[in-house]
Amino acid sequence: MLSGRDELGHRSETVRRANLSAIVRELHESGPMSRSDLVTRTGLTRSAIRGLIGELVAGDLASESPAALDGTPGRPSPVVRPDPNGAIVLAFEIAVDSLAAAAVGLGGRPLEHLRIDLPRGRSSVDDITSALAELAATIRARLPSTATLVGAGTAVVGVIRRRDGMVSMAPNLGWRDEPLGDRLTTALDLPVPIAFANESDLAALAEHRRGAARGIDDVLLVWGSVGVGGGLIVDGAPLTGSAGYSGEVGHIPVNPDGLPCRCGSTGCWETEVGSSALLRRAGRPPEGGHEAVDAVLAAAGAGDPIALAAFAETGRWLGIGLAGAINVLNPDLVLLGGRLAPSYPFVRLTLEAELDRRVLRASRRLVRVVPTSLGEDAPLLGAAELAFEPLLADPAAWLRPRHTLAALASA
Amino acid sequence: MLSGRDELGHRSETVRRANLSAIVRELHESGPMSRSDLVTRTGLTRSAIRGLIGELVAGDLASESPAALDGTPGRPSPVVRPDPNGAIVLAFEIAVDSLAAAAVGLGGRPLEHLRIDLPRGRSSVDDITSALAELAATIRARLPSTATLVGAGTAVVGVIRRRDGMVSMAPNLGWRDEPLGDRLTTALDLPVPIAFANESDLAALAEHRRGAARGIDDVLLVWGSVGVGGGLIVDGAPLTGSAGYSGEVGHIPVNPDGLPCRCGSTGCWETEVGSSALLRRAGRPPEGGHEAVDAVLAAAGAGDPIALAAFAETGRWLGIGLAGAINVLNPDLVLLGGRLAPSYPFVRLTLEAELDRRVLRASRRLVRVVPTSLGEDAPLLGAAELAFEPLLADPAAWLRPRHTLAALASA
DNA sequence: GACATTTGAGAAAGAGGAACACAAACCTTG
DNA sequence: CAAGGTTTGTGTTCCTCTTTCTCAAATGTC
Repeated sequence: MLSGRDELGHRSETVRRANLSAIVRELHESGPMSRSDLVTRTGLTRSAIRGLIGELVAGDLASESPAALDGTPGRPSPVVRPDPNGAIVLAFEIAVDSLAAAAVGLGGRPLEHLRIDLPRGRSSVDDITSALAELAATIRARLPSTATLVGAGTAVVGVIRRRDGMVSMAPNLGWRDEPLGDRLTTALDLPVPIAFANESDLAALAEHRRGAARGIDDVLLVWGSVGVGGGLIVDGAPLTGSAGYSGEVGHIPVNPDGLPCRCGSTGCWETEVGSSALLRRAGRPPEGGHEAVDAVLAAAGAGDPIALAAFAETGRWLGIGLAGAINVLNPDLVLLGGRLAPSYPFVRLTLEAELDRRVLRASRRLVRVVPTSLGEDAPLLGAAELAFEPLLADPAAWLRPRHTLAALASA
Repeated sequence: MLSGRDELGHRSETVRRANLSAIVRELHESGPMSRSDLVTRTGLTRSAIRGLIGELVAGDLASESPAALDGTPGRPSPVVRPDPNGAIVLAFEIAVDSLAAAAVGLGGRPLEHLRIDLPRGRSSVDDITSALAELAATIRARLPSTATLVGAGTAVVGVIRRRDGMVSMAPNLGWRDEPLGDRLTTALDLPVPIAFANESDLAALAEHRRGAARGIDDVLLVWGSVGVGGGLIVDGAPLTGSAGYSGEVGHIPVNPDGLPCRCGSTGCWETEVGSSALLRRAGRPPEGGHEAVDAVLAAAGAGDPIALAAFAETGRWLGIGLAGAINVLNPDLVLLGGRLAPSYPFVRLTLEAELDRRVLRASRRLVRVVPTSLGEDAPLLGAAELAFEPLLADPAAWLRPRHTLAALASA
């Protein structure tokens, strides 16, 4: 903020920054590849690639190994691989009924991974930050001493301001206007900044980078846990909105005369497609938690007509809400994640039928609806991807001594 | 497409392109300014600015004039102004009951402007393209011979594919799967490509560049004519979705027990906030057209309780639908345009009340709802802005002889 | 084993902005 | 009205970074 740089004017240095960024991104997202692959993918010349790779290798962000011979003529090109120890991030997740932490190396490989149960209901911010601090300490102790920490990211089941991790609302945790960001930053005391975002947003990011939405640039992910959240990828980048509160699809009004919602409104989508609605329709206590949902899933799998009908009705409402979002966003792909992923086979028919009725033909022809592919860890992996973002955007800043003029000026 | 350039690798040429683009954009969007203003806004050095401006002046995209003395010490800096004749676009609009065409110069000033009435109801694509061709011919004849045409854009009241102007659905015109793009390109026979987009999307673009949303990077515009359309600005850029079908807020399902919609679904937002709904609630024939809406507006202005109640109910439904969109998008600003702009004072209270109930507190605190400021011509002006986009993105391509290798290769 | 093919290596060239020194044009001050 | 301070245009040199070009190395094919 104090730098005052307008970012409008470009110079030679900008070029180098952009090219290094392109290479590191390519390696991080697509994995090891030969130098000549990088030449074709970036459009740069062999000489330019050589210089840039040399810099990355010297800075421990990449390493080169002899080519794997593939039987084609010509001199073999050495394989460049992202160095998982050269740049590591810590990822955290505050979910409905668990906490998780992981260390992820450049290239996206999880190096360490821990998850602990969280008692359902209200937990104080201090309880959670100290539990996360313990997880972080355990994980850091297991990392090799050569590992270089370059960032940290946190996924939170709630409405959170990305800038500073202020939680506006997290009904599952009983939070309202809690300064999670400040507290966690203090409790973890890391040498790098911590980034924050909503769990659904980060699940979308992870699925876009490494899951079912890979290579697809316009994606809507719907994440069902107790409530229903959403994450958006638009033109290949996460849509955050003005402050990071975007994607709250759970609170689209779909039934103005519907049931009261935890947010204070009535007839939110969440009240029709959340787990309570499913349990209610299946004739079970709506507060059953995810074990109860699993039971309904099992019953549906066994052909139980009441369970199947409950899913069918949920699918109908899923379709109604999705139709609105699809008409507004025109995505290529809709992903159903969290508790909705295993429900997919049972909601599919009624969901698609509502889309056929309610989505404009032009958009309907383009959009597919499928379950996610990364499972329950998607938000955690997304938090890691979020944490990598500054490095990917400007690797040059990590290749120079950390005490640059810019660093001193901003301190 | 055929160029095969990855756009990933940067080079010195990229820097120049980006810097020229920054300058031309700044001039186009903010109007004439001194060279030293450009220095501070772009962060480039005086030397660099001088060279770039020189190139723009030589290419007739800008001109320099003596400084306006403002009483401050120091050598006065010459004023650089975009040259309205150096780069002109043609803009077209196919609206509900009129056709319009305009010529707009770099800097955004309309040089010529024509609008003709269109008989309500079905019109063939050929009727409309030939009418537009006549308008275009008239306007081109009035332009100075030095004017250089650099693009053309068309706003259409319907669901249209941006890539090629294929109209999927335009109920107001009675169109379905009509190849407007091909026909108009043939009929106009312009030396530049024609861009296409939905009228609401372009109204949003225009309001963002030159209207009430200037400088605000996350905007949702709702445009009411017969139906209801929407346009989105996200992170300062138009959100188009995968094919350009985004922003169809009129077809968000809001009322499960609602009326049938022209799109084939039921309970779409449009059925509750479109002009038919207003007229119905005001006890008038729903097919009255915009004269009838104006009559209700006048009645409300005079204090007629039935008209006021009709607007209040419309406002309530406006709030319900907007709440969903705001929760999903987290915009800073919502603009009400088209027929909704004059309704604003009469819908405001009930609309805001629904937002208070239904929008998550975090987003609610950030968002404001106001009417548009450019009036009925917003889509037309947006079409001009759309047409300018290629020039603004890469002015260098217009400064060199048109028959570059790239142009030959793509031909 | 000769030859085509692909790629790495290294030096020279080219493009473009930054840095610096200086001159020009304005203001203020006595 | 002249001197001095301030801001900005001008022109030259320098620096950064990529491309271009040439040659050598490593592989497959005949």
